Amino acid sequence: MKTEPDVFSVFDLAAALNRSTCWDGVRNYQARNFMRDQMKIGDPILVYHSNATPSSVVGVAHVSTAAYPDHTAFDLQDPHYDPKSKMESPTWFMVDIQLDWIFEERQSLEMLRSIAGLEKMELLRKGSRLSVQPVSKIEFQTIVKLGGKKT
DNA sequence: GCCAACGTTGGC
DNA sequence: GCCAACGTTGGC
Repeated sequence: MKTEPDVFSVFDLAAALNRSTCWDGVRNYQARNFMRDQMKIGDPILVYHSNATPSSVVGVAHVSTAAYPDHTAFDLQDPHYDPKSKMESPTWFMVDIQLDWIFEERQSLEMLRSIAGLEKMELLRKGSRLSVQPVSKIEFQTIVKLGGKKT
């Protein structure tokens, strides 16, 4: 899952109540579908900082709730307000995630591009913009091993 | 700041 | 249903 650290970083997540947060503001159907239809409580997550220096995978979290309507879509004052989404039939969904650990060594895109086995990873695909995207078990394990743990 | 890649919108 | 115009994402 991607986040811009200037907006909400993995350190913000570490400081949050229960080290958890709702993943609000996703306004892309494919990303929504992953959250709504695929993600299950306990599923592991790589947390990625986009628009960062350098952009990197920075830690591990897990899904802590089933998907539920993203209420920020109903809020006129919210930058992610979407009049299409009605309370009776919400368009946008989110899950909560809880931080497990922050990497000792953040894994930059440049680094990851040189790692054998990650050639097919969605994150490394040119033009990849999905903010919630699948990661294979092997890709996950490879990156976690490189990252190390810092609590 | 530039720009490529992508998703969405809306005229036809 | 096509596709041009536009807006956004995100690496660099």
